[in-house]
Amino acid sequence: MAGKVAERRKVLRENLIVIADRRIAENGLGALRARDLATEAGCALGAIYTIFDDLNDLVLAVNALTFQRLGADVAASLADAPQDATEQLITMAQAYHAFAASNYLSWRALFDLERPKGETAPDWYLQEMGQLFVYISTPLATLFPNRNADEIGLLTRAIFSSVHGIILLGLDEASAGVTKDKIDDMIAVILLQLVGQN
Amino acid sequence: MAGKVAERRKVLRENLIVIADRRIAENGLGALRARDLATEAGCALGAIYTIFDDLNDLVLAVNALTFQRLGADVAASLADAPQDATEQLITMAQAYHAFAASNYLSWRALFDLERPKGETAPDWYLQEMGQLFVYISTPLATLFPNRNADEIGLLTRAIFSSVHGIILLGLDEASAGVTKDKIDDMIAVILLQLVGQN
DNA sequence: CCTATATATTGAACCCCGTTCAAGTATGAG
DNA sequence: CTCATACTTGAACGGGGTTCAATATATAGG
Repeated sequence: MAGKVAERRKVLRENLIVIADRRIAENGLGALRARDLATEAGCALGAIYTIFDDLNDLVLAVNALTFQRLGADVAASLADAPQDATEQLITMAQAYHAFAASNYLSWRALFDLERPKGETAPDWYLQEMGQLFVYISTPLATLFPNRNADEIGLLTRAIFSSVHGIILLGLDEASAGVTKDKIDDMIAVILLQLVGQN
Repeated sequence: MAGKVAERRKVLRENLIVIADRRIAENGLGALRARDLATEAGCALGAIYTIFDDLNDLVLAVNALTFQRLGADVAASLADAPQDATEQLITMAQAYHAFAASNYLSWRALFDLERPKGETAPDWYLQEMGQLFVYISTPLATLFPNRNADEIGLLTRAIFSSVHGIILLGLDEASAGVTKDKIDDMIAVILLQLVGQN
């Protein structure tokens, strides 16, 4: 019966990720507590550290899940989007907005998790990011057939960052009177100006 | 001799703000420690709490300073900028970028400080923000004379958020190979597309 | 100037939290 | 079944924000 230990560890690992995921979604990254996790998972406090290096490492696993969901949502929005490249960009950006709004705390955790200084983002993060960039650069390439790959790359990053900024500040000061509709409006205005009259 | 106490408290208050400001600039918000502050200020640990509600409250005072400096830099950049409205927008955005880059940790503290949930941003924050918005909306109004105040307001916020997003993500993953020049390029590309061919 | 009362300051102690590691327990090969 | 190895446990450690009883200082009245 080889693997009794490995089996238990695998189950516990999944469990901890699911629990941390829910707790972050409900109360935010800042409210995540090792002791709460251990209690809810029915494991010892130290058990967490036999599976993850530290809480950051666990949050990283949760963030991977969140990022996958985000990517899936954006991809899904493309599925029933119009063929028009500009419309596709707007549809994706608003799908990004919708995801950020209804998974706000999980979405924040993607960016609020502080990396140990000097350490670069993990591989899967860059890959998921790259996938999002492909979704953006594809319609851009058809909109701007004369621009070379570098220019498209720069524009892709600039557009992603812009949409991200609009959503980040818009959702952050939700109190300050920026409604979801206004955020969608800003996204549309920016994208239309950027690529609409190509 | 009325005011001996008040005088001491005022001096200590200024002192603490200056010290916290420097420590944040050097090591970041996350490394700020009440005990370090007390030691460096030569005051008792508890003295901090006779002047500020908590460390957050002190950081808020530091952030007010940072925001003023930021506003001053942006205003100064306008002083020797060309008359052309589009150029003015680009100049200001790049001044914002320059400030964020050379005061990175202080600038991050402006946004990383978590507000007690449900609490809205303090007044001075909204006012400084409003001032930045005026700098942006003024050239926009000349560029788009046909748009009404609401539309200009939305565009102002959208543009600020976009530039903010480009700088935030650009500086965040400095490791991932986004140079300052590329950030300035993205800012210019976005702004030119947005308003350049008005 | 002196005393008494009110006010301000102090820093040891409290509580919370992430992480560790010595002691205890389970595993599986022989 | 036995034993060495590997795994698990949770009390304890260190560090950090905040509090508050004790102490010291300031002020008002005599």
